[in-house]
Amino acid sequence: MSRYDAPSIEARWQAEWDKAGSFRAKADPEKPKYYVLEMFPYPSGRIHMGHVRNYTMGDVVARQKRATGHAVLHPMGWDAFGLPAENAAMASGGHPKDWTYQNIADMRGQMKPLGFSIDWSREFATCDPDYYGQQQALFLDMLDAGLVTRRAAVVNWDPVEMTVLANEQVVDGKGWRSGADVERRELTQWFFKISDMAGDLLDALEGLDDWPAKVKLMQANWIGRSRGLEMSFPLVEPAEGFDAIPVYTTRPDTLLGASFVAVSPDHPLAKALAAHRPEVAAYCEEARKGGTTEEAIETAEKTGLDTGLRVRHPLDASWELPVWIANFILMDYGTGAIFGCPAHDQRDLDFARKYALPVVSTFVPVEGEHARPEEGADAFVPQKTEPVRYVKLFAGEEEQSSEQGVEAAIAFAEAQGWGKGVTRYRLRDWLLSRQRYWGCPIPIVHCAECGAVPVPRDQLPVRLPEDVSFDRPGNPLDRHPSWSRVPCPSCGGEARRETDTMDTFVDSSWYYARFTAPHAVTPTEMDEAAYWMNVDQYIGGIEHAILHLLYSRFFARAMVQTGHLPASAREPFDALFTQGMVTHEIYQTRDENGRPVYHFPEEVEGGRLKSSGEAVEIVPSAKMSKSKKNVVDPVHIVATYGADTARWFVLSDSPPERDVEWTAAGAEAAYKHLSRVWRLAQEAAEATGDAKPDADAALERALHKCIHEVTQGVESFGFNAAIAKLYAFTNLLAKSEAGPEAKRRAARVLAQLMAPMTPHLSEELWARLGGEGLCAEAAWPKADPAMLIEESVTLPIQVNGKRRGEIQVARDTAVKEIERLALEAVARSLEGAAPKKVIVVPGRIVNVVA
RNA sequence: GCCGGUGUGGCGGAAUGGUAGACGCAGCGGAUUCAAAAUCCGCCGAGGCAACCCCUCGUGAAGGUUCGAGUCCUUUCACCGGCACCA
Repeated sequence: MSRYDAPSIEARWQAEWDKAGSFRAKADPEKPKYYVLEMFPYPSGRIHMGHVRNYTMGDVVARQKRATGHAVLHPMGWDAFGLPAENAAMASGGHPKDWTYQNIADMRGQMKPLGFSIDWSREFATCDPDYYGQQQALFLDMLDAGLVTRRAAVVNWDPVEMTVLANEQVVDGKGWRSGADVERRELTQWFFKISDMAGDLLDALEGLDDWPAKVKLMQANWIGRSRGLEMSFPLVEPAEGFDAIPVYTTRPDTLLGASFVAVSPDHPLAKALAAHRPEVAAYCEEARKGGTTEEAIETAEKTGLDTGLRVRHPLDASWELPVWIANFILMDYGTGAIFGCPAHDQRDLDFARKYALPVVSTFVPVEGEHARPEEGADAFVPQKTEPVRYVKLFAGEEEQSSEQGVEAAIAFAEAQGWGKGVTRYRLRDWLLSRQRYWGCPIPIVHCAECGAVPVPRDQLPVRLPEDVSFDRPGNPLDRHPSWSRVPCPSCGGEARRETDTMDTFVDSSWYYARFTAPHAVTPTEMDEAAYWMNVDQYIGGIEHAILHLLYSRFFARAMVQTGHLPASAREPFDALFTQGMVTHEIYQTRDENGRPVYHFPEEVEGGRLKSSGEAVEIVPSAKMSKSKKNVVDPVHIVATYGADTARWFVLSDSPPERDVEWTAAGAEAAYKHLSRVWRLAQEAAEATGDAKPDADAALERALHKCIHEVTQGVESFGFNAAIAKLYAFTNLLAKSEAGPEAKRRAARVLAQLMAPMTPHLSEELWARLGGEGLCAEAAWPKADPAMLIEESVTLPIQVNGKRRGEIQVARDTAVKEIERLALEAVARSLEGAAPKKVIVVPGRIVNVVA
């Protein structure tokens, strides 16, 4: 009997599939189409187990859909622009382009041995001029359609390097290289007007039935529709050309609890004051320190400066409130100004306590006492639907929910004419400008006479210049001696190219559409897009739940609007699956200063370093990362056990939406199991003898059950459950007394059911067990429903919810009879007492209430 | 800080509101072997009991709803993801 020799069979079948063109996506009007897509990788240079898991899941879906008669599109590409290439260029002097294309070649080479059923003829990288040129065309179409705008936005500014920093380059409020305090600084930049579509992007979530509820909830919260009041606080003394401060509030019902008005340090009033009042300028400068992230702003200590200005309360002209500048007010949200009601907002309360501002409750609980914020308790913020008693009331009922109070207050303000109810969104416009080299150039020329002029379409793509240097911080495009100097396309005068490039999220917001016609001379081809879109199944990490998916939904809408996608594709992803990470435990020792020193798994054996025998500390599993060295190289695993083992293992141990822990023992076990299947199949192939009717029938029954369960598991993303069933059936086959023909059939179907996960092994066994043609092209087996019906069932009998016995009954036993048998079975537990009630759940359980 | 998620044996995990621990790993016992590897068979949550009968406890913690809760609700703790320039 031959041994299971993964490397040789894997290479051979990959060549066979290639030769047969099995995975070429071919539009076929006779078949339903199926587009399965995994989020494409960033070309870091090495694939990791997370990639293996992600692409294996997609491959299982692709292979099973092919087997069930679909025309399948399963492409692969590279999300190839981005910061790491520039960082690499700075660190080692190469060029981002060379680094990126070399990484792509390396990763493709590591990926192909895994045997994914990908149509490689559609491969592209987002840094290909073919791709980003089409992206520039899309940008210009979106500009024409009014979906693009230009205005000031805040960036992280490193005052030492004189450069813009990415959020990840800001560490504890300081630049990662210079260590200087980062400032928030304004630049004029390009935006996509995604906020115009906020309402639609929110409402359309409801139609995404095959998206995880948690992702839809995260997106809904991110978009953040709110109903509120826009109103103004008149200044007692007009100042800096302002006679009032407009604010937006979602809690107008608490207006009688207002104790101050606060504006953002970036508010026009704050800027005007700063121009001639040094203490204001100093405060605003201080308040602008730190990064731009919401997290940095929210967790920074709340500070403020009393401007000395006073505003009048709109409900009582004699009531004056102070105007503060506060660091936690965002200029991007609402009007950049708020009124503070400390009794009903914890942040306002902290601020009021710090600066000794009044705290006045406007409502209290209907029943009982809530500790009073006035007397040192926390702010009272009940659920919006919970009724409360208003003690300071100006609109609506004394007893009403906050929700009702807000509506009443809006109606009251509108009737009196000092305010207006508005619906606002938290979602901001999408800032797409990046002051970086390795991205898609924004196809605009700036002319002193004509302003921002689009590059004519026949001059696209605007290519990145290759003669750039990375020896200094900042954007090489900006300091390139000639690249940006061009004549104005409009007047022919001297002009300057836009030197900003696009956010890399733009690249990944339409690649799924490009895969339908990857070589087209327009962004898409309508026929191809109409055939293949939408993506039937999209698979990727939960970390993309908000930004990437929201931007893609926006882009699909924009592409419909600009005629690049059919209207049916405005929601591009029919079904979404978010898979978990691959984790591994961490091995560390300590250096003389007690700092951890990490070690790769292959350097450790039996809890000790192979080299020195020193014991290692084992830190619980975390996401595989190079810095912690808790990584397992898929290339190494494939070389040791074969691709099928790696694929089988990443699917077997955890539900796909959860993290899976890679363990050496688990990988070994997966390999042993595949070897066992190999042996059993060989035994079946070589078996001789007579049929054994009873055992044959029993095996056939079990096989149909297995087909049913595995199909269901694969189609519902229960890959680990499907694999558990395959284990169970393998155990059963091993013990079966069935005759040779029945065993051969069982082994052949088993191989086929495993094929989505272990395609090479399955292909080899298929051939050896007499399967016709390629297993990869064979029709998926069907379970006979008649074979799935059990004739008798075991019913557990509970007494007061605790299991006390069980009975065997025929499938169609009458309820009365089941009751009688159940009481008989648990008579001892009842100790003669008469049951109060008997609950029979047919086919499941009986509960006797004593 | 805000938004979302997760928590079950020694370990990974299974379980339409219906027998908690499927399946796998590790462990233990046995078969095979000159011996080992490989393979095959059996046991395997904790505690109690003469007993593989049975009883008690047990799904991060505390309460609640229900005939019945790992599953639903409230509170709470820990960890993970996101927070708009990492991708």
